[in-house]
Amino acid sequence: MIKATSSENTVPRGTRLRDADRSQAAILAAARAEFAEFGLGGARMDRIAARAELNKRLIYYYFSDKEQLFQSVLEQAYLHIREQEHNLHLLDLKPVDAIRRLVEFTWNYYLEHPEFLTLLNSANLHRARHLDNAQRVREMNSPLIATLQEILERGRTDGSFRGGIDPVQLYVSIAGLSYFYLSNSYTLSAIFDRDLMSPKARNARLSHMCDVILGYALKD
Amino acid sequence: MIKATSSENTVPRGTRLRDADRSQAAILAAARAEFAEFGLGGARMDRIAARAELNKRLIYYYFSDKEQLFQSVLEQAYLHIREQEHNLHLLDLKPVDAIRRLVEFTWNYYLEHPEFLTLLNSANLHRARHLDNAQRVREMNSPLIATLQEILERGRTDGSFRGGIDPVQLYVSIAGLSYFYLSNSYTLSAIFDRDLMSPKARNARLSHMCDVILGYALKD
Amino acid sequence: MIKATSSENTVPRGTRLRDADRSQAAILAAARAEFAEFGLGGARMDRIAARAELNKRLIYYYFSDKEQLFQSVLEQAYLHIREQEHNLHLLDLKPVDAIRRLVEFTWNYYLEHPEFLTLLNSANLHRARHLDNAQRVREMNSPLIATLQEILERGRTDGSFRGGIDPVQLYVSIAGLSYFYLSNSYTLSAIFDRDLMSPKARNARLSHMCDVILGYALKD
Amino acid sequence: MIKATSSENTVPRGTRLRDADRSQAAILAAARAEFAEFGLGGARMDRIAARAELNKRLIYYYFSDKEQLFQSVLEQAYLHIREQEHNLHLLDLKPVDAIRRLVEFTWNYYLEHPEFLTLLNSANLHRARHLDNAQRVREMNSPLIATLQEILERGRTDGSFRGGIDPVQLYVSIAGLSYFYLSNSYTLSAIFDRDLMSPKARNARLSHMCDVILGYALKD
DNA sequence: TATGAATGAGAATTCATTCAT
DNA sequence: TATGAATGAATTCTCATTCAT
Repeated sequence: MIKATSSENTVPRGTRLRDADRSQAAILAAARAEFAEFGLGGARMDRIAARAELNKRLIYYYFSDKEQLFQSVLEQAYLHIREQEHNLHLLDLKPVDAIRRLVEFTWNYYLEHPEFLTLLNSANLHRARHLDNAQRVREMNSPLIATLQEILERGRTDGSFRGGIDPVQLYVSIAGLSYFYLSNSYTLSAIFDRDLMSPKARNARLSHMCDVILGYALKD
Repeated sequence: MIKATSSENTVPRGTRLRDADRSQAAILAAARAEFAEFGLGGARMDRIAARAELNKRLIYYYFSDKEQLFQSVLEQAYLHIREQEHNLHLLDLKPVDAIRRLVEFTWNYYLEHPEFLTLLNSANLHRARHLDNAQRVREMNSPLIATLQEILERGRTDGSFRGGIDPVQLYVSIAGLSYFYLSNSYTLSAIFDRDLMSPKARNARLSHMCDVILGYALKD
Repeated sequence: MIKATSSENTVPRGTRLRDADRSQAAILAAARAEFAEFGLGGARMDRIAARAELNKRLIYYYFSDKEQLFQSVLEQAYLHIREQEHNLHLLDLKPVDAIRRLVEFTWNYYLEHPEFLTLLNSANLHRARHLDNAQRVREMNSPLIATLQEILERGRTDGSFRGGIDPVQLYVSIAGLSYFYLSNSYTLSAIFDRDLMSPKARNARLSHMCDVILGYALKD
Repeated sequence: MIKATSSENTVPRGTRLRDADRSQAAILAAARAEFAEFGLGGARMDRIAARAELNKRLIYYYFSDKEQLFQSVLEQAYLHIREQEHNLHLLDLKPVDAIRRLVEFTWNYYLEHPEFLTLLNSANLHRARHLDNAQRVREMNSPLIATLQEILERGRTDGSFRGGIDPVQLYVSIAGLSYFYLSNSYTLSAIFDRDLMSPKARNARLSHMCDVILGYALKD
C-alpha cells in the first residue's frame, strides 16, 4: 500500500513523511473505489478527493493527472492479487490440489474484490495503454505462469495430468470462468431471470468450474 | 469529426431523405460504434451525430437521451446475437457437434463483433440498469437455454455426455472462455508478454476451449 | 372564443372552415394554460401543441411565432374579463352596490381565472411590449373607466360618495387588493405561516377589501 | 455583453482578488439584476457571469445551480426590505403617522427597487417553491406583523383607529396598492392610455393610497 | 389544412486542471 | 505539504423554428 518511491529522496524521516505516505495511500484507496464504481471515464476527481478526505490539488501533486492515477491504481491492484497468489504456496501442494486451490482462490478473490474486475474492464476499454511501458507489471506476472508451468509439469510426471497444457491458456480459462460470471452477474441474472449471486448459486458455480478445469486437466 | 463531404451534393436526393427509419438506423449504428469504442461514459453525442451524418438534435428527437440510446443499442445487440445463434440450427446436429459448433460460433461472434463485448462491459459497469425492464431481452434468451438443455439431454441419452450438466452454467462457461480472452486481450498480451491476437494464437485458443468444454461434457 | 378574422376571407363556409376555427381556438386555450403555468419564457411550443392535440407546425401557421401567440392570448384574456364586467350591468345598480359588486366580481374573477394574473405578470416582465400597438385593447378598456366614472358621479350626486375620486385610481386599487393577495398567495402563505387560500381566509379577505374600498369611497 | 475592460490591468491587484466573499456578493448582485430584468426563466447564467465579471463556473461553485442562486437572491431581497422596514422605527411614531409612514415607505421601496417586484413575481410563478424551507424568511417577517399589531392596538386605545383590523390583511392591502400599480405600470399605462409613471401621476397615487388606507383605518 | 422530420443557435451544467498562498 | 479559489473547454440537452410533402 505504501508507495516505494518515498525512499528516493533525502527528506529526513519523521511525522511529515508518514503523513505524505498516508495521504498517497488514502488517495489510492479512494481512487480505486471510485474507478471501480464508475470506470475511468465516469470517475470524478472531486469525488476521489472527497472520498480521501483530502484536497483535490493534492491528487495532482502526487499523481500528476487522472490517467497517471489510474495507472497507479491498476499497478497496485496487480501487485495485490499476485502477492496473494504467491502466498498460496501452490508448489507445496499436490498438482491436483494446487489447481483446485487456484480456481478457488481466483473465484474468491474476484468475489471479494469486485473492483478488480472493473479496473480490468476500464484498462481494456482504453486498450491497456496504461500498461504500455509496464515492465514492472510483466515482472509481477511471470512468476505466476512459471509456477503454473511447474505444477503442470509435476502433474504430468506423476501421471495425473494430461500433457501439452499451455499454462497461459489454462490461467486465462481459470480466470475467465470466474470473471464472466461475476463481471456480468447483473446482466446474466436479468436475462436468465435467476439470481446468480445467492450463496447457493455461488457454490454451484465454484463446483462447476472445478469440474470443468479438472475435467480438462486430468488424464481421463 | 468533420462531416464527410459525400453528403454535400453527390448523394442522390429523393426517397431516402427524411426517412425516419433510415435515420434511426443510422443513429443506432453510429451509437453502437461509438459506445463500443469509448464506453457509455466516454461516448460523445456529438461524435455519434457526426458518424451518423445527422443533426445531433435528431438523436434526442428519437431516443430521448444518452441512456435510452444506449439501452436501444444494447437491445439491438442482444437481438442480433440471439438471431445468429438461432440460425445455427443446433438441434439438427449431433450433440457433440452442436456443442463444438456453439463454442466456435461464440468465439467467432465475439471476434467479429468486438463492440458486443464492450457494450456488455458498459452495461455491467452500470449495473445492468439498462436491462431492468427489458422483458424483451429475457424472452430472447430463454430459447437458447432450452435448446442447450435439449442438446445435453440427447447427449446423455445416447451415452456421449455425462449427466447433471446445468445448461446455464455451461453457457456461461462457453461464453466466459472466449469473452475473457478477447475482452482483455490488450491487458493479457501486455502482462504475459505474448501476442494473443495473432492468427496462430487465436487458433490455439479455440482449440483449447473446445478441449476444455468437451473434456468436461463428454463422458470420460 | 372564435377568432373574428375568419370573416375576412372569401373561403366558402363549411366543415373545413369550422375546423380551422376550432384549431385556432384549441391552440389559444392550450397556450393560455401553458403561459399561465410557466410564463412567457417558460412556456414550450411543444407542450402547447401537445395540449391542443395538434401539430406544432400549425401554431406557426396561425400565429406566426411565440410572441404573436402570447399577444393573441393576452388580447383574448382582456376581451373576456371586460366582457364579463360589461355583463354586470353596474349602471343598473345603486352606486354603493355597484362598487361592492365590482369588488366582488374582480375578486372572484381572479380567483376563478388565476391564469389572468400570470399573463399580466408575464406581459409586464416584458414591459407590455405586446400591447404597444394595442389600440383594440385600449378600446376594450375605456368603457369600464367610463362606467366607473358615471357610478362615482351618481354616488356623489346622491350624497353617498365623497367627491374627487379618480376612477382609474379606484379601479387600480380594487384590482390591486385582490391581485396581490392572490398572485402572491404562495409566498404570503409561506412567510406569514398561515393558509391564505382556505375558504374562511378567502371570505375574510373579500370582506376586508369591501371595507377598505367603501371606507374610502363613502362619505363619512 | 463584452467584459468591461476596466478589469484588464487598471484594477489594483492584491487583497481583493481570490476573495470568496467578494465573489459571492458580486454574483448575487449580478444575479439580482438579471433575474429582475428577465425573470427566472429568462435569466442567463452567461450574462450573470459577465455582469459579475467572474467565471461562469464560479457561480456553480458557490451556488450549485440556477434555482439555488435564485433562492439566495430572493432571501437576500427579503432580508433587505425587512431590514429597511425595521429601521423605520414605526413604534416611535403616533399610530396614524406610523401607518402613513409605512404606506410611503412601501411605495418608495418598490419604486426604488423594482427588481423586488419582479423577483416576487418569479417566485410566485414557480409556486413559492423557493421559500418552502425558508424558515429564515418566516422569521424575518413576523416582527413586522407584530409591530403593525402593536400600532393598531395603540391607535384603537387612543381612539383614532377602528377596532378589529387584522394586521396581515392591512399589510397585504398596503403592499397590494403599491405593488399592482408599479408592477403593472406598463400594461396599465397602455390600456388606460395614460402615463402612470410621470412624477405627477406618482404623487397622485401615493396620495390616493394614503387616503384609502387611512380612510379605512381611521374611526370615521 | 395538416403533419412528421429536421435543424442551428444556444442553454445549463460538468470537469479536469491550475492559481495563489 | 496542504488548500480554497478560480477557470476554459467541453458536454449534454433544449428550444423555437423551418422543411418537404
